[in-house]
Amino acid sequence: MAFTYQYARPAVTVDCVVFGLDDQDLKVLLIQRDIEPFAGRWALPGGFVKMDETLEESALRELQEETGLTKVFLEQLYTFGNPGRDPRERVVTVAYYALVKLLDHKVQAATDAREAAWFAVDDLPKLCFDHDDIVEAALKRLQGKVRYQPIGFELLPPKFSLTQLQRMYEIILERTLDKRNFRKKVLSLDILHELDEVEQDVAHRAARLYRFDERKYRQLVKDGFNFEL
Amino acid sequence: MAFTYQYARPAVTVDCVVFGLDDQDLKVLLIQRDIEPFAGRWALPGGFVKMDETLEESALRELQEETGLTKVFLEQLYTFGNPGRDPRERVVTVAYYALVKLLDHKVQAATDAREAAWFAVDDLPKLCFDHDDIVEAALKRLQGKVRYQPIGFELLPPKFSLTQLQRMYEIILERTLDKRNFRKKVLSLDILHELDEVEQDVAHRAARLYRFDERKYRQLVKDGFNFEL
DNA sequence: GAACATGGTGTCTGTAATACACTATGTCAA
DNA sequence: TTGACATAGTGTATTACAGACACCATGTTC
Repeated sequence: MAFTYQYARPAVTVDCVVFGLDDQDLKVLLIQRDIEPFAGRWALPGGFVKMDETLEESALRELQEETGLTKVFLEQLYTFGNPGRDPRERVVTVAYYALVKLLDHKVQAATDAREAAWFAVDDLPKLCFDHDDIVEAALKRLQGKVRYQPIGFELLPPKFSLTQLQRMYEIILERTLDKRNFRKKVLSLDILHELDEVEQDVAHRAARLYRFDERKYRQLVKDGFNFEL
Repeated sequence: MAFTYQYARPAVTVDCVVFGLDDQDLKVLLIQRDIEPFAGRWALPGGFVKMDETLEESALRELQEETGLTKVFLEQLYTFGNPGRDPRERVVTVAYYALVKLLDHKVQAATDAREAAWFAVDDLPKLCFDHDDIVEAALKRLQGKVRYQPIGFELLPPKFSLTQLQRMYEIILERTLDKRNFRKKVLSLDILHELDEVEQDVAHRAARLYRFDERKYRQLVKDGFNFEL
């Protein structure tokens, strides 16, 4: 079907910066473009917004189609719309960032023949369009937000040790934290539930496991509690 | 000129939440719509993005056209794009918020015959479209941001007293602050320049005036200083 | 059973946040 | 001129939180 408008309109797309975590690095999921412009180059997953879906639904659908991911944490980041950011035509893109539990998704299904792969954030290839700027903005947002909201749990498996949790913060914030002070602080927030389980298959004393207690968290937020980490 | 596209596209607009401050209240600048839908109702200033301007340029242009405002502090807020938010057709709007020194602009020029007026944020009329949601998001952003970045100065005249400054924070944050603690804190940040001037025409002891020292502020930011207020 | 690797724990010190009340200075009106 | 007023301006004491810091515990492996 074809539509006619009185004035030219920008295209509207969504793009997603998908963050994942492994033992070493914070990673971003990229897909390899199969069409011009920039065929063969790496880009953020994303695509055109359909007329009957919300922006967030668009982002979730594109993620599903291009990377196989579902049920991720997703939040709007910023909208990039400079003329010229796409060499073909005016494209306004609403950028989102997503957090996934990396282990759940170790093998990425490239469902529509496009290659998808994880890259460490501090070792990214040069990306298409202004996607470098988008990743940079997403990283800053993540670093800022993780300090006052417990969104980092979205990057960890449901059960985790305090050492894993600390490592996550160290990787995201790019600095080391003191083990005792970290544990004191995070336990005092009272948003973790201590499990009767320990790590399995480790070549040393096994660490106790915890899970994030979203109910406790919501209760404390309601009570006006402050969450700086 | 007319263009034909293969697929339907949303329209792209910008909308602005313009904040101003008087002695009593935080205010928002609204314009009265002169066309359907919602003719006669109040709405945020805004309009269609042109193909050759950035999103921010669009916002500044619309502000100029509809309210006469220029040289305001402007920052992107969030993008609202739910299908159905405009009853006519799909419209994706990139919302901005702006801060203006109210006294400079007491009389609003309604340059294109549309009425423009200031409303206290806690006494707004019901707005068109989803503009209520946009104002709410803008207010939350302002309340959050003002605590760790000195953007509040954009709401005050260039020369102000510490009492005015405190009042501004109290109005935005909707709580009272202790005078001595506030002064201690704000002076210790070392981002104010004390002037050799005092208030004029007041019926009591005149307060010393200060101005915000942007150079000092930038220097401290570079040095990694932390600004919680 | 010894070497190892990581888990887990408490105290002290400095700094920042908060609570709190009176004197100083200028205007205005009688 | 002076007294009432309105707001400006100032310091201390207490409490809470952040950060520095080192050793013993526990399980695995050879």
